[in-house]
Amino acid sequence: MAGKPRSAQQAARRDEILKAALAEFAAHGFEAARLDDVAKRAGVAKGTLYLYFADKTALFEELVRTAAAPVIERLADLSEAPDVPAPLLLATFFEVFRTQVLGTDRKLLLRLVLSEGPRFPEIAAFYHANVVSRGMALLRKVIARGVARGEIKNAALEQYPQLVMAPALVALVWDGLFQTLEPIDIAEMLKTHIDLLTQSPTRYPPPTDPERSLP
Amino acid sequence: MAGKPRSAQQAARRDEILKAALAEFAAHGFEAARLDDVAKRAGVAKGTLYLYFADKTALFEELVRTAAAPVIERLADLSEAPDVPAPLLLATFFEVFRTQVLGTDRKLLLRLVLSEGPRFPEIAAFYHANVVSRGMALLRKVIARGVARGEIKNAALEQYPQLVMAPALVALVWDGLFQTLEPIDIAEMLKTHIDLLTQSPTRYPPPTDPERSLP
Amino acid sequence: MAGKPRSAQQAARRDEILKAALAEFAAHGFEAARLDDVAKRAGVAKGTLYLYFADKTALFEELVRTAAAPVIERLADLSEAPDVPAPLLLATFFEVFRTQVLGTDRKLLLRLVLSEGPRFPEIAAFYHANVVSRGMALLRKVIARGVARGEIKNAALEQYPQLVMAPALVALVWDGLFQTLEPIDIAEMLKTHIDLLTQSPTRYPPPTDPERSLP
Amino acid sequence: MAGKPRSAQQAARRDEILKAALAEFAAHGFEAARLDDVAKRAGVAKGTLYLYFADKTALFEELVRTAAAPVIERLADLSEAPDVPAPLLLATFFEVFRTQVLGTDRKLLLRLVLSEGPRFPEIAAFYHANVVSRGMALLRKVIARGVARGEIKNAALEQYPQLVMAPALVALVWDGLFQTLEPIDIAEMLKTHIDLLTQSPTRYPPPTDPERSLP
DNA sequence: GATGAATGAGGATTCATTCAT
DNA sequence: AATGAATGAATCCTCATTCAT
Repeated sequence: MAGKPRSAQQAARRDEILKAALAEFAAHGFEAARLDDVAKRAGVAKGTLYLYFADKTALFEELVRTAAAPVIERLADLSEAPDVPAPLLLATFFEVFRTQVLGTDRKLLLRLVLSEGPRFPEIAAFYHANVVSRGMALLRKVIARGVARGEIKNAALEQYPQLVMAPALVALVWDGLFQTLEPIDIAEMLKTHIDLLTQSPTRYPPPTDPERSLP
Repeated sequence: MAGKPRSAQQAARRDEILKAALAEFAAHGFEAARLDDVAKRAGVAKGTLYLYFADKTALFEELVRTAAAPVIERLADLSEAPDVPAPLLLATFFEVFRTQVLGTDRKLLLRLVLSEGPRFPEIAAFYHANVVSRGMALLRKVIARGVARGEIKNAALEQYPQLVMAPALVALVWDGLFQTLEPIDIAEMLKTHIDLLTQSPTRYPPPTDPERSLP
Repeated sequence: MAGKPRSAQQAARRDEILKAALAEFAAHGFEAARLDDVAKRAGVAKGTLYLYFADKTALFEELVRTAAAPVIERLADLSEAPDVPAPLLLATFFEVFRTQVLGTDRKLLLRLVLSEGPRFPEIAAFYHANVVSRGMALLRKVIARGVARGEIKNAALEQYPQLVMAPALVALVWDGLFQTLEPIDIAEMLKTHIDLLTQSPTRYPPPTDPERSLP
Repeated sequence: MAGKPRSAQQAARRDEILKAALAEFAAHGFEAARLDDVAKRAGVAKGTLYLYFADKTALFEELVRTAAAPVIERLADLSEAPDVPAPLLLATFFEVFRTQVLGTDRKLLLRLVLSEGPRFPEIAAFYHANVVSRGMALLRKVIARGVARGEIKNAALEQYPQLVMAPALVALVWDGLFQTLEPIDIAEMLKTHIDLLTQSPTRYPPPTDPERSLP
């Protein structure tokens, strides 16, 4: 069961199922999601799911495994560019996060990891190994370079790259829980965060900022 | 059903049930948690649950409502002290968070809100109104005071108090997902964050810190 | 348990419970009726029911036993009057049935016997012995007298007094099932029935009845 | 759910379930009947019931709806024959009732309608519209014809066709409640009833019937 | 491979009955 | 005697999984 797809058609069907599963798992959580609905959404029969995935858990774990890598790859590529100033690099990072994660179904995936991770140690481990670890390593390099160039003042950040990513997590969570109750401008928040990291003069509110008027 | 407890014994039993429910809901999530287990853990019969709570959902919502306020109250009290420097106040805030939330079952509650909130709009709304809103307002005051005193350089933080709390969220999530895979020193991370907020000279790593070796 | 009432107060309470039980059993049937509701309606605690009746079944059987006798007694008394013509006696019977049964809660009791009797052989037997048997015997006497006097032509009726009571059963059932959908004038129907039994000239429709206009 | 059966096998299974449901509902009433027993009796798994019927109530209502029409159709057909004398037609009606209802499971169905009807207004309405209304209309026609031909003397019967059917109801009820305690000859009772309706000379008891010995 | 009908274990909820107060 | 909180067996219904077609 769940062997490698033999044909393009099968691969497409597999993707269709994974897409449907993401939607259902995201909407209801692992337990409450019904395979019946996944099948319906994917346009296949219930039994067909079991031709592609061993069981509900396998489908879920597969799902989480699937969509993880691409973004990290992209960030890794970005950080390869040697001469980009750290603030710009970080801004690019967050922009990728905003558009490629928050702006897509990938945010659902991340939330699933947050919600169900504690009950799926394998998933947490997989995410740590493939996403978090690599992401943190990447950030460490960027921070180190920024510190070396004086773009980032606080060298301790290298020990806690989590502090760099923290507002992204806030954005993810806020968007899911409170965005309808109290919308926040996530792009602006992330910009402010970069200013903080780089100790740039406060950009906001621009007109009345006394430090900015200094020579 | 679920009327106010008439006697001390009933109040105690109600608490026992809520405690058991927190444990089970936290361990398995709302859907997967079985009321049978809640009853067993609380040391009551299954039917007894229904004397105190209308149904599983009511139990869950009650649970979440219950333990929210105290911490915020405490933080509010703390922030009343007028002459405390912002960095110290923030340090105290985080310390309270570390010991009163991360160090207790309250962290389970917070994680439940994160996980199940999207499926329980009432809970998200309740948390926003009673915890998040008030917490953010509190932080705004602290930040404003810090900015006024020059303790906090970036005035834009007042717009995004979420940036102040972000590492606490990271701590909560990391603790639940990755702490066994890659432990981090949360206290130290939060200190670094305060340094960042206050743009204090980097304190870490102490031995090799060049700024610190200055006379 | 369920001993004879010791005091007037207890007897009153017992009656209160029986009255409440009748209402609930009639409204929901034996199985679906909840003792909780019976207790509430009777204004006593749930446990109190068990001081007066052994269990739900005993309460039900007691209930049915209770209110049976009086009406039959009354009919028996009526039929004692020696010189009343059969048609008049029957009319009186049906009138008693209409006012003392259909017009009171006793109709609920009868319907309960109809509905639940098949599941409660004791009740069916009790009703047969105490109500039906006696009622049929009574009717036989009335019919016999009517036949002897020429008031009733069909002597075979004596074999089937059920035929005399049949429209009363129809009235009971119709009233419960279809009265709101298609009301019928039960008094008039019963009058027509007596005409039939006594082969009286058709009384309806009165104005156009040729036999009636005869001198 | 509960869509039309796609195959003969499904239709058979559906019928099997309905048959089992009738037996269980008749034996215990709607509330007390257990779907577990229905499934066992039908030889299917509990879950299978829900593939054919939405829930217990739907199963019950479907059941009642199912077996209603055929008998009425038959009676309607019978009454089409134009030259049959009313007494014979009525005799045929009752014979159909005796053999097709009292002699089959349909009597269980009718008793269910009597017992549960008050709690299922839809069912009462359905029965009124599809069985009772049509049956009464049919009878009215038969009575009218009989009156026109002088076979039935009492024209008022046309107003109360219920009086014609009343003994059938008695038969149904007596059979369920008292037949073991005091058996009655239902066929004979119904014959006597027809005599009454048609005011035929009393046929019973034959030897001593004075009217019969007239030349 | 694909289907979807069938299965039956599992879980939320109800309610007759008990019993400590 | 009276109470009503507590109990837990009983029952409806769901849904992951299987398997005959």
